[in-house]
Amino acid sequence: MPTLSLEPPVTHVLASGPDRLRSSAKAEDLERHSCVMFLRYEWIEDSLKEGKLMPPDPYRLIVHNTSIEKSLTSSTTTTATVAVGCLQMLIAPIAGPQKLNHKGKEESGALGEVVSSMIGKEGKQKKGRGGESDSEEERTKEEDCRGDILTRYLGTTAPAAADALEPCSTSLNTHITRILWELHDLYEGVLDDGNRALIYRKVASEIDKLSYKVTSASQLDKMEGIGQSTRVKIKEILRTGKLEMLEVLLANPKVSVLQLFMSVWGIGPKTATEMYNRGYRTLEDLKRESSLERMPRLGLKYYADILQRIPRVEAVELEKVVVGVAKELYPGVLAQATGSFRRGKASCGDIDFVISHPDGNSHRGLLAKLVARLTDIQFISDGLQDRSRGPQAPGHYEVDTYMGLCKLQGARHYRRIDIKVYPIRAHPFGLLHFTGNDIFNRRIRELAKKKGYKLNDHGLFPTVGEGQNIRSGTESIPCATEREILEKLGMPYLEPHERNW
DNA sequence: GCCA
DNA sequence: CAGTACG
DNA sequence: TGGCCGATACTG
Repeated sequence: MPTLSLEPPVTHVLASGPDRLRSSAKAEDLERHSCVMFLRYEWIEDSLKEGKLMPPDPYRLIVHNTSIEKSLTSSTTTTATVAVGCLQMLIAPIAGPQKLNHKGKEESGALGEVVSSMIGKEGKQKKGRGGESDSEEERTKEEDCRGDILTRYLGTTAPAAADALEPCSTSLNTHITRILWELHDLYEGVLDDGNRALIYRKVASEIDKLSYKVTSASQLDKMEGIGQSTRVKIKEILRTGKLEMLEVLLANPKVSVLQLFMSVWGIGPKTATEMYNRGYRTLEDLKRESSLERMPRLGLKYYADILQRIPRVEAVELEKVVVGVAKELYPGVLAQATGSFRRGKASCGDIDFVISHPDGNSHRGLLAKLVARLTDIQFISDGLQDRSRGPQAPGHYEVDTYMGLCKLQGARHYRRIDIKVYPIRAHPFGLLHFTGNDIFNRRIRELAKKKGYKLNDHGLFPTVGEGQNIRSGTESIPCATEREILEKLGMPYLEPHERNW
Protein backbone atom coordinates (compact mmCIF):
# COMPACT_ATOMS: atom_id res chain seq x y z
CA MET A 1 0.00 0.00 0.00
CA PRO A 2 1.30 3.34 -0.94
CA THR A 3 2.31 5.70 1.74
CA LEU A 4 -0.70 7.64 2.81
CA SER A 5 -0.70 11.23 3.58
CA LEU A 6 -3.29 11.81 6.17
CA GLU A 7 -3.15 15.51 6.42
CA PRO A 8 -6.18 17.54 7.45
CA PRO A 9 -8.15 17.58 4.22
CA VAL A 10 -8.29 13.83 4.29
CA THR A 11 -11.21 12.63 6.32
CA HIS A 12 -11.79 9.09 5.20
CA VAL A 13 -9.66 6.19 4.17
CA LEU A 14 -11.57 3.56 2.30
CA ALA A 15 -10.45 -0.03 1.99
CA SER A 16 -11.94 -3.24 0.75
CA GLY A 17 -11.22 -5.07 3.93
CA PRO A 18 -9.61 -4.86 7.30
CA ASP A 19 -6.65 -7.14 6.76
CA ARG A 20 -4.09 -4.54 6.00
CA LEU A 21 -5.33 -2.14 8.53
CA ARG A 22 -5.73 -4.43 11.43
CA SER A 23 -2.09 -5.29 11.43
CA SER A 24 -1.32 -1.67 11.68
CA ALA A 25 -1.43 -0.28 15.14
CA LYS A 26 -0.58 2.92 13.44
CA ALA A 27 -3.92 3.09 11.75
CA GLU A 28 -5.74 2.66 14.99
CA ASP A 29 -3.62 5.29 16.53
CA LEU A 30 -4.22 7.61 13.66
CA GLU A 31 -7.91 7.23 13.85
CA ARG A 32 -7.88 7.78 17.54
CA HIS A 33 -5.86 10.92 17.39
CA SER A 34 -6.83 12.53 14.15
CA CYS A 35 -9.89 13.20 12.08
CA VAL A 36 -9.40 10.20 9.87
CA MET A 37 -11.82 7.34 9.72
CA PHE A 38 -11.09 4.00 8.16
CA LEU A 39 -14.08 2.59 6.37
CA ARG A 40 -14.97 -0.19 4.01
CA TYR A 41 -15.37 1.15 0.53
CA GLU A 42 -19.00 0.07 0.54
CA TRP A 43 -19.60 3.15 2.60
CA ILE A 44 -19.07 5.45 -0.32
CA GLU A 45 -20.86 3.09 -2.67
CA ASP A 46 -23.89 3.07 -0.48
CA SER A 47 -23.67 6.78 0.12
CA LEU A 48 -23.77 7.40 -3.58
CA LYS A 49 -26.53 4.91 -4.06
CA GLU A 50 -28.62 6.48 -1.32
CA GLY A 51 -27.76 9.98 -2.34
CA LYS A 52 -26.70 10.88 1.11
CA LEU A 53 -23.92 10.19 3.51
CA MET A 54 -24.49 6.89 5.23
CA PRO A 55 -23.73 6.50 8.89
CA PRO A 56 -20.13 5.42 9.03
CA ASP A 57 -20.37 3.07 11.93
CA PRO A 58 -21.48 -0.06 10.18
CA TYR A 59 -18.64 0.41 7.75
CA ARG A 60 -15.80 1.01 10.13
CA LEU A 61 -12.70 -1.05 9.73
CA ILE A 62 -11.05 -0.10 12.92
CA VAL A 63 -12.81 -0.76 16.08
CA HIS A 64 -10.77 0.23 18.99
CA ASN A 65 -9.82 -1.92 21.82
CA THR A 66 -10.70 -5.37 20.73
CA SER A 67 -9.23 -8.64 19.77
CA ILE A 68 -12.30 -9.76 17.99
CA GLU A 69 -11.62 -7.72 14.96
CA LYS A 70 -8.97 -10.25 14.20
CA SER A 71 -11.70 -12.66 13.37
CA LEU A 72 -13.00 -10.54 10.58
CA THR A 73 -12.48 -12.11 7.23
CA SER A 74 -9.66 -10.82 5.19
CA SER A 75 -9.80 -9.46 1.73
CA THR A 76 -7.64 -7.61 -0.65
CA THR A 77 -7.01 -4.06 0.21
CA THR A 78 -6.91 -1.04 -1.91
CA THR A 79 -6.87 2.16 -0.07
CA ALA A 80 -7.87 5.49 -1.33
CA THR A 81 -7.99 8.77 0.33
CA VAL A 82 -11.02 10.90 -0.03
CA ALA A 83 -10.84 14.55 0.66
CA VAL A 84 -13.94 15.94 2.18
CA GLY A 85 -14.34 18.42 -0.62
CA CYS A 86 -14.51 15.70 -3.21
CA LEU A 87 -17.00 13.79 -1.20
CA GLN A 88 -19.18 16.80 -0.80
CA MET A 89 -19.12 17.35 -4.52
CA LEU A 90 -20.07 13.81 -5.18
CA ILE A 91 -22.98 13.90 -2.88
CA ALA A 92 -24.14 17.45 -2.75
CA PRO A 93 -25.95 17.44 -6.10
CA ILE A 94 -28.14 14.65 -4.90
CA ALA A 95 -28.77 15.34 -1.29
CA GLY A 96 -27.79 18.88 -0.68
CA PRO A 97 -25.12 20.07 1.65
CA GLN A 98 -23.86 17.82 4.35
CA LYS A 99 -21.68 18.65 7.19
CA LEU A 100 -19.15 16.67 9.03
CA ASN A 101 -19.92 16.68 12.64
CA HIS A 102 -18.30 15.73 15.78
CA LYS A 103 -19.59 14.73 19.01
CA GLY A 104 -17.26 15.41 21.81
CA LYS A 105 -19.15 12.71 23.60
CA GLU A 106 -19.40 9.03 23.04
CA GLU A 107 -15.72 8.22 22.92
CA SER A 108 -14.69 10.44 25.74
CA GLY A 109 -16.84 12.90 27.56
CA ALA A 110 -15.32 16.29 27.83
CA LEU A 111 -15.62 16.37 31.55
CA GLY A 112 -14.47 12.82 31.70
CA GLU A 113 -11.13 13.93 30.35
CA VAL A 114 -10.93 16.76 32.76
CA VAL A 115 -11.82 14.52 35.60
CA SER A 116 -9.38 11.86 34.61
CA SER A 117 -6.60 14.35 34.29
CA MET A 118 -7.48 15.77 37.66
CA ILE A 119 -7.87 12.48 39.35
CA GLY A 120 -4.91 10.91 37.76
CA LYS A 121 -6.40 7.92 36.03
CA GLU A 122 -9.59 5.94 36.13
CA GLY A 123 -12.69 7.74 34.97
CA LYS A 124 -12.06 8.12 31.30
CA GLN A 125 -15.46 7.88 29.74
CA LYS A 126 -18.37 9.01 31.68
CA LYS A 127 -21.20 6.66 32.11
CA GLY A 128 -24.10 7.49 29.94
CA ARG A 129 -26.55 8.51 32.55
CA GLY A 130 -29.90 9.24 31.08
CA GLY A 131 -28.87 7.46 27.95
CA GLU A 132 -25.76 7.94 26.03
CA SER A 133 -25.22 11.38 24.86
CA ASP A 134 -25.22 10.68 21.24
CA SER A 135 -27.25 13.67 20.54
CA GLU A 136 -26.64 14.89 17.11
CA GLU A 137 -28.90 16.57 14.71
CA GLU A 138 -27.72 16.34 11.21
CA ARG A 139 -30.08 18.16 9.02
CA THR A 140 -30.24 18.39 5.29
CA LYS A 141 -32.67 20.21 3.11
CA GLU A 142 -35.91 18.40 3.50
CA GLU A 143 -35.48 15.89 0.76
CA ASP A 144 -39.04 14.74 0.90
CA CYS A 145 -42.15 15.19 2.92
CA ARG A 146 -40.64 13.54 5.94
CA GLY A 147 -38.74 16.64 6.78
CA ASP A 148 -41.88 18.68 6.61
CA ILE A 149 -43.86 16.28 8.65
CA LEU A 150 -41.23 16.04 11.28
CA THR A 151 -40.89 19.76 11.38
CA ARG A 152 -44.59 20.21 11.66
CA TYR A 153 -45.09 17.71 14.42
CA LEU A 154 -41.88 17.74 16.32
CA GLY A 155 -40.53 21.16 15.65
CA THR A 156 -37.42 19.64 14.21
CA THR A 157 -36.25 17.44 11.45
CA ALA A 158 -34.74 14.07 11.99
CA PRO A 159 -31.01 13.91 11.67
CA ALA A 160 -31.12 12.93 8.02
CA ALA A 161 -27.97 10.96 7.61
CA ALA A 162 -28.10 10.29 11.27
CA ASP A 163 -24.74 10.61 12.82
CA ALA A 164 -23.17 10.93 9.46
CA LEU A 165 -19.48 11.10 9.91
CA GLU A 166 -19.20 10.51 13.52
CA PRO A 167 -16.41 11.08 15.98
CA CYS A 168 -14.09 12.55 13.47
CA SER A 169 -13.19 15.72 15.28
CA THR A 170 -14.42 17.86 12.51
CA SER A 171 -16.52 20.32 14.36
CA LEU A 172 -15.24 23.74 13.61
CA ASN A 173 -16.50 24.98 16.91
CA THR A 174 -15.01 22.76 19.54
CA HIS A 175 -13.59 25.89 21.12
CA ILE A 176 -17.16 26.62 22.14
CA THR A 177 -18.78 23.25 22.39
CA ARG A 178 -16.09 21.64 24.51
CA ILE A 179 -17.18 23.99 27.23
CA LEU A 180 -20.88 23.50 26.62
CA TRP A 181 -20.46 19.74 26.75
CA GLU A 182 -18.66 20.11 30.04
CA LEU A 183 -21.54 22.14 31.38
CA HIS A 184 -23.87 19.44 30.17
CA ASP A 185 -21.91 16.81 32.04
CA LEU A 186 -21.80 18.86 35.20
CA TYR A 187 -25.50 19.61 35.20
CA GLU A 188 -26.36 16.06 34.42
CA GLY A 189 -24.09 14.94 37.19
CA VAL A 190 -22.95 16.88 40.20
CA LEU A 191 -25.20 19.83 39.66
CA ASP A 192 -28.11 17.46 39.34
CA ASP A 193 -30.25 19.39 36.91
CA GLY A 194 -31.13 17.20 33.98
CA ASN A 195 -33.26 19.86 32.35
CA ARG A 196 -30.43 22.31 32.07
CA ALA A 197 -28.14 19.53 30.99
CA LEU A 198 -30.54 18.88 28.16
CA ILE A 199 -30.38 22.47 27.03
CA TYR A 200 -26.60 22.46 26.92
CA ARG A 201 -26.61 19.17 25.12
CA LYS A 202 -28.96 20.49 22.50
CA VAL A 203 -27.08 23.73 21.99
CA ALA A 204 -23.71 22.02 21.90
CA SER A 205 -24.71 19.46 19.34
CA GLU A 206 -26.44 22.13 17.31
CA ILE A 207 -23.31 24.26 17.20
CA ASP A 208 -21.11 21.25 16.60
CA LYS A 209 -22.69 20.64 13.28
CA LEU A 210 -22.46 24.11 11.90
CA SER A 211 -20.42 24.14 8.76
CA TYR A 212 -18.70 27.37 9.63
CA LYS A 213 -16.64 28.56 12.51
CA VAL A 214 -18.50 30.79 14.92
CA THR A 215 -16.65 33.98 15.67
CA SER A 216 -19.47 36.14 16.90
CA ALA A 217 -22.43 35.37 19.08
CA SER A 218 -24.67 37.15 16.63
CA GLN A 219 -24.16 34.27 14.24
CA LEU A 220 -26.25 32.20 16.57
CA ASP A 221 -29.15 34.60 16.75
CA LYS A 222 -31.51 32.54 14.72
CA MET A 223 -30.61 29.30 16.37
CA GLU A 224 -33.48 28.39 18.59
CA GLY A 225 -32.87 26.99 21.99
CA ILE A 226 -30.26 29.61 22.68
CA GLY A 227 -31.47 32.21 25.10
CA GLN A 228 -30.05 35.10 26.97
CA SER A 229 -28.07 33.09 29.42
CA THR A 230 -26.41 30.80 26.94
CA ARG A 231 -25.66 33.69 24.63
CA VAL A 232 -23.82 35.54 27.35
CA LYS A 233 -21.76 32.45 28.08
CA ILE A 234 -20.86 32.01 24.45
CA LYS A 235 -19.82 35.62 24.25
CA GLU A 236 -17.50 35.13 27.15
CA ILE A 237 -16.05 32.04 25.53
CA LEU A 238 -15.47 33.90 22.30
CA ARG A 239 -13.89 36.79 24.12
CA THR A 240 -11.69 34.97 26.61
CA GLY A 241 -11.52 31.43 25.33
CA LYS A 242 -12.95 30.10 28.54
CA LEU A 243 -15.82 30.30 30.97
CA GLU A 244 -15.05 31.57 34.42
CA MET A 245 -17.92 29.71 36.01
CA LEU A 246 -16.69 26.44 34.59
CA GLU A 247 -13.12 27.07 35.66
CA VAL A 248 -14.28 27.66 39.18
CA LEU A 249 -16.38 24.54 39.23
CA LEU A 250 -13.64 22.38 37.85
CA ALA A 251 -11.11 23.78 40.27
CA ASN A 252 -13.26 22.59 43.11
CA PRO A 253 -11.89 19.29 44.34
CA LYS A 254 -15.26 18.26 45.63
CA VAL A 255 -16.64 18.42 42.13
CA SER A 256 -14.10 15.99 40.81
CA VAL A 257 -14.64 13.58 43.65
CA LEU A 258 -18.40 13.65 43.12
CA GLN A 259 -17.86 13.18 39.43
CA LEU A 260 -15.66 10.19 40.12
CA PHE A 261 -18.20 8.62 42.43
CA MET A 262 -20.96 9.17 39.96
CA SER A 263 -19.01 7.42 37.28
CA VAL A 264 -19.87 4.26 39.18
CA TRP A 265 -22.93 2.45 37.89
CA GLY A 266 -25.61 2.85 40.52
CA ILE A 267 -24.25 5.94 42.17
CA GLY A 268 -26.06 9.17 41.44
CA PRO A 269 -25.85 12.69 42.85
CA LYS A 270 -27.41 11.83 46.19
CA THR A 271 -25.28 8.85 46.97
CA ALA A 272 -22.14 10.55 45.71
CA THR A 273 -22.78 13.50 47.97
CA GLU A 274 -23.58 11.24 50.87
CA MET A 275 -20.32 9.35 50.40
CA TYR A 276 -18.39 12.57 50.10
CA ASN A 277 -19.91 13.84 53.32
CA ARG A 278 -18.88 10.65 55.02
CA GLY A 279 -15.34 11.52 54.13
CA TYR A 280 -14.73 9.15 51.25
CA ARG A 281 -12.53 10.43 48.46
CA THR A 282 -11.51 7.49 46.35
CA LEU A 283 -13.11 4.41 44.86
CA GLU A 284 -11.07 2.31 47.24
CA ASP A 285 -12.74 4.18 50.07
CA LEU A 286 -16.13 3.41 48.62
CA LYS A 287 -15.42 -0.28 48.48
CA ARG A 288 -15.25 -0.24 52.25
CA GLU A 289 -18.72 1.21 52.58
CA SER A 290 -21.10 -1.56 53.43
CA SER A 291 -24.29 0.38 53.03
CA LEU A 292 -24.00 0.53 49.26
CA GLU A 293 -26.72 -1.23 47.41
CA ARG A 294 -26.41 -4.01 44.99
CA MET A 295 -26.07 -1.94 41.85
CA PRO A 296 -23.24 0.30 43.03
CA ARG A 297 -21.45 -2.70 44.47
CA LEU A 298 -21.51 -4.31 41.07
CA GLY A 299 -20.54 -0.96 39.63
CA LEU A 300 -17.44 -0.91 41.78
CA LYS A 301 -16.61 -4.53 41.23
CA TYR A 302 -16.66 -4.12 37.48
CA TYR A 303 -15.74 -0.46 37.41
CA ALA A 304 -12.93 -0.58 34.89
CA ASP A 305 -14.74 -2.95 32.56
CA ILE A 306 -18.00 -1.05 32.58
CA LEU A 307 -16.18 2.08 31.55
CA GLN A 308 -14.93 0.40 28.42
CA ARG A 309 -17.11 0.79 25.41
CA ILE A 310 -18.12 -2.26 23.45
CA PRO A 311 -16.76 -2.30 19.91
CA ARG A 312 -19.43 -3.09 17.41
CA VAL A 313 -17.75 -6.31 16.29
CA GLU A 314 -17.95 -7.59 19.81
CA ALA A 315 -21.54 -6.49 20.20
CA VAL A 316 -22.33 -8.62 17.17
CA GLU A 317 -20.88 -11.63 18.95
CA LEU A 318 -22.76 -10.84 22.13
CA GLU A 319 -25.97 -10.68 20.17
CA LYS A 320 -25.27 -14.05 18.60
CA VAL A 321 -24.89 -15.66 21.97
CA VAL A 322 -28.07 -14.29 23.49
CA VAL A 323 -30.21 -14.75 20.41
CA GLY A 324 -28.79 -18.21 19.88
CA VAL A 325 -29.57 -19.36 23.37
CA ALA A 326 -33.02 -17.78 23.30
CA LYS A 327 -33.90 -19.58 20.07
CA GLU A 328 -32.59 -22.84 21.37
CA LEU A 329 -34.78 -22.49 24.42
CA TYR A 330 -37.79 -21.06 22.65
CA PRO A 331 -38.05 -21.75 18.94
CA GLY A 332 -39.78 -18.90 17.17
CA VAL A 333 -38.72 -16.38 19.76
CA LEU A 334 -38.19 -12.78 18.72
CA ALA A 335 -34.90 -11.58 20.09
CA GLN A 336 -32.57 -8.83 19.07
CA ALA A 337 -30.09 -6.34 20.37
CA THR A 338 -31.47 -2.82 20.49
CA GLY A 339 -30.08 0.41 21.92
CA SER A 340 -27.24 2.19 20.25
CA PHE A 341 -26.19 -1.07 18.63
CA ARG A 342 -29.38 -1.17 16.63
CA ARG A 343 -28.93 2.48 15.78
CA GLY A 344 -25.74 1.56 14.03
CA LYS A 345 -23.20 2.95 16.42
CA ALA A 346 -19.56 1.95 16.12
CA SER A 347 -19.42 1.23 19.79
CA CYS A 348 -21.90 0.86 22.57
CA GLY A 349 -21.85 1.57 26.26
CA ASP A 350 -23.78 -1.59 26.92
CA ILE A 351 -25.90 -4.10 25.08
CA ASP A 352 -29.67 -4.30 25.39
CA PHE A 353 -32.00 -7.01 24.27
CA VAL A 354 -35.70 -6.96 23.64
CA ILE A 355 -37.35 -10.34 23.52
CA SER A 356 -40.86 -11.58 22.92
CA HIS A 357 -42.68 -14.61 21.64
CA PRO A 358 -45.35 -14.62 18.97
CA ASP A 359 -47.33 -17.39 20.59
CA GLY A 360 -48.50 -14.88 23.13
CA ASN A 361 -47.70 -17.07 26.05
CA SER A 362 -44.08 -18.16 26.07
CA HIS A 363 -42.85 -14.82 27.35
CA ARG A 364 -43.96 -15.89 30.80
CA GLY A 365 -40.99 -17.28 32.61
CA LEU A 366 -38.80 -16.84 29.59
CA LEU A 367 -36.40 -14.43 31.20
CA ALA A 368 -35.67 -16.58 34.20
CA LYS A 369 -34.91 -19.54 32.01
CA LEU A 370 -32.82 -17.53 29.65
CA VAL A 371 -30.81 -15.97 32.41
CA ALA A 372 -30.32 -19.35 34.04
CA ARG A 373 -29.06 -20.81 30.81
CA LEU A 374 -26.80 -17.85 30.08
CA THR A 375 -25.41 -18.18 33.56
CA ASP A 376 -24.85 -21.90 33.04
CA ILE A 377 -22.71 -21.30 30.04
CA GLN A 378 -20.85 -18.68 32.01
CA PHE A 379 -21.93 -15.86 29.80
CA ILE A 380 -23.76 -13.95 32.48
CA SER A 381 -21.77 -13.37 35.61
CA ASP A 382 -23.70 -11.06 37.88
CA GLY A 383 -26.88 -9.14 37.81
CA LEU A 384 -29.90 -7.43 39.21
CA GLN A 385 -33.34 -8.87 38.94
CA ASP A 386 -32.49 -11.50 41.45
CA ARG A 387 -35.51 -10.36 43.22
CA SER A 388 -37.55 -13.43 42.69
CA ARG A 389 -40.25 -12.09 40.60
CA GLY A 390 -41.59 -15.06 38.88
CA PRO A 391 -43.11 -15.41 35.50
CA GLN A 392 -46.28 -13.48 36.04
CA ALA A 393 -45.50 -11.45 39.11
CA PRO A 394 -44.76 -7.93 37.86
CA GLY A 395 -47.36 -5.29 37.36
CA HIS A 396 -50.13 -5.66 34.90
CA TYR A 397 -47.74 -5.56 32.04
CA GLU A 398 -45.89 -8.81 32.34
CA VAL A 399 -42.62 -7.18 31.41
CA ASP A 400 -39.58 -8.78 32.83
CA THR A 401 -36.20 -7.14 33.18
CA TYR A 402 -32.66 -8.26 33.76
CA MET A 403 -29.72 -5.91 34.21
CA GLY A 404 -26.32 -7.37 34.71
CA LEU A 405 -22.94 -8.28 33.38
CA CYS A 406 -21.76 -10.75 30.82
CA LYS A 407 -18.60 -11.80 29.08
CA LEU A 408 -17.75 -13.65 25.93
CA GLN A 409 -15.53 -16.66 26.35
CA GLY A 410 -11.99 -15.43 26.15
CA ALA A 411 -12.94 -11.79 25.97
CA ARG A 412 -11.10 -9.19 27.94
CA HIS A 413 -13.97 -7.32 29.54
CA TYR A 414 -17.22 -7.88 31.27
CA ARG A 415 -20.01 -5.98 29.60
CA ARG A 416 -23.19 -4.41 30.83
CA ILE A 417 -26.19 -6.24 29.50
CA ASP A 418 -29.90 -5.53 29.81
CA ILE A 419 -32.58 -7.96 28.76
CA LYS A 420 -36.27 -7.15 28.54
CA VAL A 421 -38.98 -9.65 27.84
CA TYR A 422 -42.35 -8.42 26.63
CA PRO A 423 -45.68 -10.03 25.88
CA ILE A 424 -46.15 -9.97 22.14
CA ARG A 425 -48.69 -7.14 22.09
CA ALA A 426 -46.15 -4.85 23.72
CA HIS A 427 -43.18 -6.01 21.71
CA PRO A 428 -43.14 -3.16 19.15
CA PHE A 429 -43.41 -0.65 21.96
CA GLY A 430 -40.55 -2.22 23.83
CA LEU A 431 -38.50 -2.28 20.68
CA LEU A 432 -39.19 1.35 19.97
CA HIS A 433 -38.42 2.37 23.52
CA PHE A 434 -35.18 0.45 23.85
CA THR A 435 -33.88 1.45 20.50
CA GLY A 436 -34.08 5.10 21.54
CA ASN A 437 -32.24 7.29 21.64
CA ASP A 438 -33.47 9.08 24.71
CA ILE A 439 -34.02 12.36 22.94
CA PHE A 440 -35.99 10.65 20.21
CA ASN A 441 -38.09 8.90 22.85
CA ARG A 442 -38.84 12.13 24.64
CA ARG A 443 -39.87 13.79 21.43
CA ILE A 444 -42.28 11.12 20.33
CA ARG A 445 -43.74 10.93 23.79
CA GLU A 446 -44.19 14.62 23.86
CA LEU A 447 -45.88 14.37 20.49
CA ALA A 448 -48.07 11.53 21.71
CA LYS A 449 -49.10 13.60 24.66
CA LYS A 450 -50.08 16.50 22.44
CA LYS A 451 -52.24 14.15 20.46
CA GLY A 452 -54.00 12.88 23.51
CA TYR A 453 -52.03 9.71 24.10
CA LYS A 454 -49.60 8.37 26.58
CA LEU A 455 -46.74 6.49 25.04
CA ASN A 456 -44.46 4.25 27.02
CA ASP A 457 -42.54 1.07 26.47
CA HIS A 458 -45.59 -1.12 26.51
CA GLY A 459 -48.28 0.71 24.75
CA LEU A 460 -49.99 3.74 23.35
CA PHE A 461 -52.84 4.72 25.60
CA PRO A 462 -55.60 7.17 24.89
CA THR A 463 -55.70 9.76 27.60
CA VAL A 464 -59.01 9.52 29.35
CA GLY A 465 -60.53 11.66 32.01
CA GLU A 466 -58.58 14.28 33.79
CA GLY A 467 -56.04 13.63 36.41
CA GLN A 468 -57.29 10.36 37.75
CA ASN A 469 -56.94 6.82 36.65
CA ILE A 470 -55.80 7.60 33.23
CA ARG A 471 -54.77 4.14 32.33
CA SER A 472 -56.61 1.92 34.71
CA GLY A 473 -58.87 -0.12 32.54
CA THR A 474 -57.67 1.38 29.30
CA GLU A 475 -56.19 -0.76 26.64
CA SER A 476 -53.29 0.17 24.48
CA ILE A 477 -54.03 0.96 20.90
CA PRO A 478 -52.77 -2.18 19.23
CA CYS A 479 -49.74 -1.83 16.98
CA ALA A 480 -47.98 -4.73 15.37
CA THR A 481 -44.87 -2.86 14.33
CA GLU A 482 -42.83 0.19 15.18
CA ARG A 483 -43.99 1.64 11.91
CA GLU A 484 -47.60 1.44 13.01
CA ILE A 485 -46.83 3.22 16.24
CA LEU A 486 -45.16 6.10 14.45
CA GLU A 487 -47.98 6.22 11.94
CA LYS A 488 -50.53 6.53 14.71
CA LEU A 489 -48.55 9.54 15.82
CA GLY A 490 -48.62 10.94 12.31
CA MET A 491 -44.93 10.38 11.80
CA PRO A 492 -43.13 8.73 8.95
CA TYR A 493 -41.20 5.62 9.80
CA LEU A 494 -37.62 6.24 10.80
CA GLU A 495 -34.95 3.61 10.51
CA PRO A 496 -33.07 2.95 13.72
CA HIS A 497 -30.02 4.79 12.46
CA GLU A 498 -32.25 7.79 11.87
CA ARG A 499 -33.15 7.96 15.53
CA ASN A 500 -29.81 9.29 16.70
CA TRP A 501 -31.24 12.58 17.86
C1' DG B 1 -32.11 27.31 30.98
C1' DC B 2 -35.65 27.67 27.42
C1' DC B 3 -40.25 28.15 25.95
C1' DA B 4 -45.29 28.47 25.87
C1' DC C 1 -40.99 6.21 49.50
C1' DA C 2 -36.31 8.19 47.39
C1' DG C 3 -32.63 7.16 44.47
C1' DT C 4 -30.98 5.38 40.32
C1' DA C 5 -31.30 3.47 35.98
C1' DC C 6 -32.96 2.45 30.93
C1' DG C 7 -33.84 4.12 25.98
C1' DT D 1 -44.60 30.60 36.18
C1' DG D 2 -44.74 25.74 35.36
C1' DG D 3 -43.26 21.97 32.52
C1' DC D 4 -39.45 19.63 30.81
C1' DC D 5 -40.81 11.37 29.05
C1' DG D 6 -42.34 7.42 31.14
C1' DA D 7 -48.92 6.35 35.96
C1' DT D 8 -40.95 3.67 33.24
C1' DA D 9 -38.69 -0.39 36.48
C1' DC D 10 -35.79 -2.02 40.21
C1' DT D 11 -33.67 -1.79 45.01
C1' DG D 12 -33.85 -1.25 49.85
